[in-house]
Amino acid sequence: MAHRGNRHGRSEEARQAVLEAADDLLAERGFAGVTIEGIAARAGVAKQTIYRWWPSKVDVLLEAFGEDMAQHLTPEDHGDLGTDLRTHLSRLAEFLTGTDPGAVFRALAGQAQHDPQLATRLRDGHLSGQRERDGLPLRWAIERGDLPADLDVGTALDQLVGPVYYRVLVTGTPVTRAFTDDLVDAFLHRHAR
Amino acid sequence: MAHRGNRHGRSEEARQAVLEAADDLLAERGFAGVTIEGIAARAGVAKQTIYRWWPSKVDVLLEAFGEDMAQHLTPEDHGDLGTDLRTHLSRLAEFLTGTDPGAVFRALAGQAQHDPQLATRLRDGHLSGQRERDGLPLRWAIERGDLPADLDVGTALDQLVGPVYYRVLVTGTPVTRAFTDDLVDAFLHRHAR
Amino acid sequence: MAHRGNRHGRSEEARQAVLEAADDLLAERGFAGVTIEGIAARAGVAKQTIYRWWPSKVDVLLEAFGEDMAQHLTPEDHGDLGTDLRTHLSRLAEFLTGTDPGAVFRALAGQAQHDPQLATRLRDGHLSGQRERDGLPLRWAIERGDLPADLDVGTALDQLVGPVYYRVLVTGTPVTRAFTDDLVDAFLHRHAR
Amino acid sequence: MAHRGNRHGRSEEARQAVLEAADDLLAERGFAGVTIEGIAARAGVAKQTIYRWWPSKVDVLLEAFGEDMAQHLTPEDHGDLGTDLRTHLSRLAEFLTGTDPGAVFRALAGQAQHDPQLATRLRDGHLSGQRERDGLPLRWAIERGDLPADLDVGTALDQLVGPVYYRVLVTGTPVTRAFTDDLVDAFLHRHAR
DNA sequence: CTATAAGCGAGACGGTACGTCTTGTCTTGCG
DNA sequence: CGCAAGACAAGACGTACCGTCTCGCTTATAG
Repeated sequence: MAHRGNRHGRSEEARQAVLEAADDLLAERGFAGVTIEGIAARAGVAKQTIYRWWPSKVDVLLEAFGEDMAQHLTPEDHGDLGTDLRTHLSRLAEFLTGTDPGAVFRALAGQAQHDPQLATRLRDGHLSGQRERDGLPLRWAIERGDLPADLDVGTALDQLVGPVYYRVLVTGTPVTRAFTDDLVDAFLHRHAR
Repeated sequence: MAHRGNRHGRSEEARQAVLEAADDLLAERGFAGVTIEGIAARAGVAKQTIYRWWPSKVDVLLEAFGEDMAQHLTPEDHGDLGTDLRTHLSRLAEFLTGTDPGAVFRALAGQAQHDPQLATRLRDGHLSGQRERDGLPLRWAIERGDLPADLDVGTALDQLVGPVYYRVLVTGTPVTRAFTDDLVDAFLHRHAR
Repeated sequence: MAHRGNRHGRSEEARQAVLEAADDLLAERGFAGVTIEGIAARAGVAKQTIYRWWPSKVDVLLEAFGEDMAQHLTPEDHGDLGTDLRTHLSRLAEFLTGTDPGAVFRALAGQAQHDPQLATRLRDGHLSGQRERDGLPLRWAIERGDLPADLDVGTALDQLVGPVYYRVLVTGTPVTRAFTDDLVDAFLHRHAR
Repeated sequence: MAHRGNRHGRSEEARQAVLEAADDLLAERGFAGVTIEGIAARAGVAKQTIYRWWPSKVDVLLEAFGEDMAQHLTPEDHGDLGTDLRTHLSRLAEFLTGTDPGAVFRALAGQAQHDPQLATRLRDGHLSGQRERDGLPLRWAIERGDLPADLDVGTALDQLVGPVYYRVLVTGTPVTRAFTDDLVDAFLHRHAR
């Protein structure tokens, strides 16, 4: 049987229960329904155990969010820029609007508007890595010579993924495959040789 | 002397004091620092007076936000699409990042991630009207024949303003004039006659 | 139709409605359930109308109490001290425990423990007069020569009615006819010739 | 150092502070001046701590009242009924009119007129025990043969202490030693051998 | 026979206290 | 030494009444 916390380290059991409880509460009751008390009660864990390991409820959610973004949104190299981008943007849209981790992301992004420190951690911990991954198809194309070597990858990414996030976070408009494909078309029309 | 509320209507004095107090608190202490108690105390108003007229603190902020977006972000017709768009995007960026109403907007947009009902009200009450205004330069250009009549204005807007909101709400990257100009260039490169 | 208040006087209609509403509320919900707002709502009267004529809710109850005590508790002269006292104490017990005005009295007496000013008004306005009436049988007996002329009527009354009030207000024990008769017996045993 | 509350029990420190604060407030500002907020503020305690342990402010006062009555009003056996009763009634009068616990009692007795449940608790928790103590001199006298064995002790007590409570709670007349002595005289005149 | 002034209903106002909820800290004793 | 349990101080929540105020209607005289 798993140890329940002792001098040799923390309880993995408790850690998992906390992360799952936080995830469940977010899904069931939304961000406001996620409280330390609620997590503790649902996880069968003492509040102190949460405070011992996480500074706040957003830290719990950040850890629960974990590597979800990397797992869902790492592009594959098909050898063709258009295919790579279309596939990737489509999966990004699906991730943001149609998955549980996507809901966690939206909640964290929302909270980050109120909490600059969270914004920084969200960017450093997840978004910067994701932008690296988002940029891979462009870098592959540059290596292949399908895109100019002096392309400003950052600005290009903003133009490619920005409208997707905008629809998800601001207008609430569904992000269709037609929409993401059109983004790619616009990009290719301007840059691809 | 201004009346202080009676059967024939509410106190405009109190209304203004509440809206200003909410705005001030948001600017000084952030969204979490905006509390009904705090607004009441700072406005010199009874809590009940707030609850009588606004269901929640976000309603106060929504009303305080008011017509700010329309006032700041109504485009002018210079007769040239490029000029119109460059000016408008630049002012959008400034509004979102450099003004008090912009801070209120960011807080509301953040809260809307936790509150679908607020999201709907924000969209219906402010964003849809703003998108109308954002689209004016495009419609003027269509009338002039500078853009094709069958242009999908909605999608075009998403590609133009989406990256701006994305930088503001997600990455936190400064939205420079170079960046917004480049968005316009990309658009013109693809669509303009 | 009754006038509804004008320059020549207040509305008797409103006055009655307020007094009845206060009485009803006391009977239905107890003293804590009697509020100015509640009286106004039930009486179909504006709060200001109550505040115009009564300083507080206890004043309303005091006025509603009115002459009830005098009406219920004025002794009759049967020409016999024992009969007079037995009848009177018995009616006092019934008044205090079994009537609506008795309930109002208990509430006012209770409130008087928290409010010295009310205590004074209750004594001056009602209790002193009642003690006059309570003492009538004794004075009649003195006139008849059935009691010594130097009897301390006040102390005698305290010994006769005190235990009745004590049971009503403190112990809650039922005040039976046997109990009041015994009080009279004790008094007669000591003083009557 | 005193513990401050944990799973193994409540904070005695907080309990004492609450009871003292309630007592002080009653003495300084009267019953209406005793509020949960006021107690909490003066005791340096959170409101929740009060609500955790006491259902209402009268419960706090009841507990603060505690054993005060037993401590002040336990009669001593002098071997003489007259002496015992005169001493005891005199001390009762002093307790009710001249002490802080007496003021608490009057407030609770007053509130009990509005709250039947409080009346029951006051009687069961304090008054019944006090009547036991009040009756001790009578029982001692019965044992000594100074009073008939079939004396109705309850009725006798009502006649002895009833007028004292009546003066305290109803008429407000000072309860002098002459008055209490006269009560004893009347009782002895009728019953003592 | 009209003007006017007082009483009225309605209800918004600034306050205070209510009883509840959650936060983040602490203390304890078990394993 | 981590843990479950849970008491604690703090403070915001949304509600109920308080007592004050202003408004516009009604109505009985006084001019």
